[in-house]
Amino acid sequence: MELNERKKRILYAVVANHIQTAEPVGSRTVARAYRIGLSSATIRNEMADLEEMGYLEQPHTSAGRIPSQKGYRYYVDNLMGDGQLTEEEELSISRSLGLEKMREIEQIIANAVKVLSSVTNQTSLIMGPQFQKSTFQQMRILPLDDRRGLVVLITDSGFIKNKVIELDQSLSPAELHQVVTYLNQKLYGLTIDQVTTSLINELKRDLFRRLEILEQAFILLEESLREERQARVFLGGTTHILTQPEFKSVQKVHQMLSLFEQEALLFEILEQDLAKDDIVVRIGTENKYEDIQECTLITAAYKIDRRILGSVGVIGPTRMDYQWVIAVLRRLVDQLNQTLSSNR
Amino acid sequence: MELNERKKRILYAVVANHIQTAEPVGSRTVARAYRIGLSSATIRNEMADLEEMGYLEQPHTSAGRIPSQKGYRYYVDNLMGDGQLTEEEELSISRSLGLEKMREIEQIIANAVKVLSSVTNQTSLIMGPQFQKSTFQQMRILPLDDRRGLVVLITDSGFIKNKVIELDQSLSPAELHQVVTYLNQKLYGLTIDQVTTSLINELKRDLFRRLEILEQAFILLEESLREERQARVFLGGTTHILTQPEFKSVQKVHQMLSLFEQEALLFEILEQDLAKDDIVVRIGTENKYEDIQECTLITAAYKIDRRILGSVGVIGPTRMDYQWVIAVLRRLVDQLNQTLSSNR
DNA sequence: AATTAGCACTCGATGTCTTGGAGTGCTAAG
DNA sequence: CTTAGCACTCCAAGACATCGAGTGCTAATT
Repeated sequence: MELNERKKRILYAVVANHIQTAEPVGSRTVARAYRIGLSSATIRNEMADLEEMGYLEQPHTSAGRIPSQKGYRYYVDNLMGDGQLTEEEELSISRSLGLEKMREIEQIIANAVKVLSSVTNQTSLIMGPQFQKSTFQQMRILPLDDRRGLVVLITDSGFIKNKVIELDQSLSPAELHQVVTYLNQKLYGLTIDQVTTSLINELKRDLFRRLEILEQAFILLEESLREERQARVFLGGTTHILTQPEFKSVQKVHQMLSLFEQEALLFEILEQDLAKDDIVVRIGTENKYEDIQECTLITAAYKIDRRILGSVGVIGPTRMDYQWVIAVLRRLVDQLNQTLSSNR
Repeated sequence: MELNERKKRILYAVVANHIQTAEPVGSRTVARAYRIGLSSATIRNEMADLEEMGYLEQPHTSAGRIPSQKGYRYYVDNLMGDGQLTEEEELSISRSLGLEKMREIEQIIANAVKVLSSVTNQTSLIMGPQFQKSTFQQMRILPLDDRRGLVVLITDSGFIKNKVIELDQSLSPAELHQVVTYLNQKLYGLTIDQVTTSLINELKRDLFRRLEILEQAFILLEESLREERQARVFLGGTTHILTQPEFKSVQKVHQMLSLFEQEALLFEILEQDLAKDDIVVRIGTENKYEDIQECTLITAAYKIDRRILGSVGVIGPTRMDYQWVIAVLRRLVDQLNQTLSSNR
């Protein structure tokens, strides 16, 4: 499986050139442009070898070679170096993310995806922080008028959920306050996931004994928790994918865009590598979902104080400037982590 | 400008047929399919007249005719009847909108656009209620801990905005309460638009005399008001437009989708006919924005207790089943109005 | 033994030509 | 005024020729 130095250089040349031009790369091109010091004939032989070994493929007999999925994988793992951003790119990332102050977390996230897509010129996606994984901090009920109240629920990672509810008429303010205090006490520090229906029922029974009126208060709690089992996914630069030559058929575009409309699917896609603590590159069929098996997905997790909150990524054709996109993503995540953490 | 009966029937036939088939319509087709009782030759003559009058046009000499923009306009204004929905369609609208209970207004809106696009198979858009136009009801500040507080601002049409702020350390709870009470008193019943910076400054001066510490409290108020000058626009079924034969070139698709990514533009587009109290049909160049001058936009305003909140619409190629889409839209808006009003 | 020049061959892309058919406009007859 | 008939137009689709980039193989060279 190991390639000798010469094969490596040739493979590198083919991949690099193909990434740039989107065209099959011929032996002449490699010979001339990458000063390997060999004639095209020799390179032709090597390329034939590389094809046999599965790193390259030929669209048709008399065309040049293009990298296979395995070829890209080898390139990503062994050949490419670390990408370097231009000063301009650096700036546009830090400027647009660094200056955010005290904004809602969702806004920061939504902005991040815009920055990412506009810098990379690729479609980007980001998974919002998972409500379920954040921990309960406190809950309040604000009486609005005599019939209705506003429930406010706050979690540690900056989520604020609110919901207007009908208040049980027979519940006195003092009693209401008592219920709320009780709940805060019991729930503090639990993750939302841990606030299961059975826990709620238990609390309900417990309270019932002391206070006999609070159906509504519990319904609200359950409701606001049940909602959003799944985090939001933000998309940016959806149309960038249309500028790629590999998406010049309307049919493919359609397939791709339909996928983008299915938030639940995007969520699953982003969620799978959430635990990994580095950049994850999924090339072609390394993706589980058929619809993106002609694409590459590059993702990274973002964190707040070392705790992983969600995942952000770029999706595009397998022919992608891996080196550079990875550098951008890395930079963006750093900045994002910093911004989020300093906001607490 | 008036057309005789025969011309009307022929124009109707051409439009109706073209809407169905997306192909140019020939004289033979009209003669056979629409039992006008005339030969194709006669119809040919009439069609030539209609073309000269500007209602029809010919893609090229030896092709059939297609309706011109003027032709569609005449069809919409004078020829088509009221569309009828199937029971199934009726049901799917009322089922998916009717059952909503006590949900946030934004959720109802976001759902409505999904329903509309999936029933019509067209791209749909809906403008969320304008925060600016709703009236201030009350504002509260919930202390979270000793440094921070949660500001909650509630308006009549169901908006609830919240924001975490740093509290001025030197502000005692009693004083804070006093400020909030004062503000509520002064601002109640004003639309958000009316809460201008100058008004805030005035209040600030007024309060300053009595209470000398509240910079922060005002900053928050201004900030939460300054945000969202513009309502959100929700989109649904973006990809439906790709199934239309008039969008078979990737370039057009790209242009269209790029437009969809610009929320501010969509907002302007939807806002322009907001005051009109009926369905508005804008065909081709009747749209101000160049990018959609090959499209038709059909919009309608939705209301809560007679007050117009926002606007919902469908966008597609000028060749659109006007009659039916209008019927669907009408039905949906009725249902939406009802749902929204009953939620108060 | 490795490299390279040389050459025949392959195959898609591009351009030209032909053919067929749908539809028109005009004319002359009903 | 209507219609049958016919010549004419023009696009779409297929057939065919041409071109050139690139290959694989062979034989000569280092």
